Amino acid sequence: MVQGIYEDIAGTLRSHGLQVTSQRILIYDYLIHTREHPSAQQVFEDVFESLPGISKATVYNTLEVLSNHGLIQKININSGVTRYDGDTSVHSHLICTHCHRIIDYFDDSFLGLRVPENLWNGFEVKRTCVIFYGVCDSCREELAAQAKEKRKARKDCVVPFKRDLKQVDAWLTVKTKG
Amino acid sequence: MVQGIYEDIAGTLRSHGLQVTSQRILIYDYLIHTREHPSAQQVFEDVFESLPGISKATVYNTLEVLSNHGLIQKININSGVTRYDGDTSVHSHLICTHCHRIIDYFDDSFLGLRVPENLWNGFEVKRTCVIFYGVCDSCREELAAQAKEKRKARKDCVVPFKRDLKQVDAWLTVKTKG
DNA sequence: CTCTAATTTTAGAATGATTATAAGATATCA
DNA sequence: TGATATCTTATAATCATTCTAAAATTAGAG
Ligand SMILES: [Mn+2]
Ligand SMILES: [Mn+2]
Ligand SMILES: [Zn+2]
Ligand SMILES: [Zn+2]
Repeated sequence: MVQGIYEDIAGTLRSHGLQVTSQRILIYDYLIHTREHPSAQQVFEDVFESLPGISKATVYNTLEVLSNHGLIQKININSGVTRYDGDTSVHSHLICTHCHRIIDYFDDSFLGLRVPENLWNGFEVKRTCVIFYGVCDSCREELAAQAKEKRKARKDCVVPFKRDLKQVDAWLTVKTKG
Repeated sequence: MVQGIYEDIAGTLRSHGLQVTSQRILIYDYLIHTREHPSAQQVFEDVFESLPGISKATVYNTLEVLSNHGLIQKININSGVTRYDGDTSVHSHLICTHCHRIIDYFDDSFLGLRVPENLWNGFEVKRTCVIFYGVCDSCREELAAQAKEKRKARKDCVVPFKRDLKQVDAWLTVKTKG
């Protein structure tokens, strides 16, 4: 039961030749289940709750490793901070230029049209990125309600963020012995 | 200071309620005529040739002002530095993930498909951004050459292909002790 | 043209996200 | 269980960008 939660994540890490650590499990798990497209700082703060003492350097290292292995993706917006997305499926983003919220946008109708050709003037397209910049619902109505809205959005997440480190350790121990 | 060639630029600046300065004219003129999608640093270096003594702060200030008035556009790529484009017409970009070159891409066929709807779940789309990440012509050749070198190096290896298991064991032992 | 107020430029300092470093801790595998 | 490669951590370093306040310049009125 305890080990079941992280079975998939550990397997994924191993299949990519990565060592399994509690830090990596918690960060990857967090990114998979949040819809917030958090920054490194946000990842650090939220994972810190489950694993006090985790270093910000580890967060950056892990995000880089996961990104390089295609397990998560980076998102760059006009704000100077990189955001991270645990959802690597093909989808677009609506980005609010005011509050910098990033909303997932799935639209089958133009998925097939996104890569016009695979080779253009010698340029080989590997990945197509569609971003819709604009103003989100709450920002348009009232700018003052920003912080409150953000907190609410986080609360609405289907999966609780906080994880018990003991569960991870127990699982790791069982895994090691077995 | 303001000559005939820059009347258009000066007029544009004035029409946006901006004061006309040699710094603004030169920066805007530079951005309009280059296709390089330069960074602030590149703008600074190139404009410095025409106007020695210009400050980097002025470059940043001016780029911000021009951008806020829609006279130029910012481009964010996965590299930590903002790039600037004096062409504000609707077009997409091919971005080389290796050398960070940005190439203009005009394709009428999907222009109409880029904004699916103007309002989605309360989100008001203001601008759509399509970016094709990949590898440019010269970089692909370079990478191919590197791969070839690697293959060649492996081929040129003096160690015989077939190994004696005893030799390997001996080598490993020495390696371990040393 | 001259004067004045508002705006802009400037050098340098400050900020803040990210990366580099090197020592200590941990995971992996036989 | 022990050897070794890998990972984590605290801290320092980097570097693009923003801030600051004084000096210079612009625009407009007289
Ligand atoms: Mn997403
Ligand atoms: Mn362009
Ligand atoms: Zn918003
Ligand atoms: Zn390239």
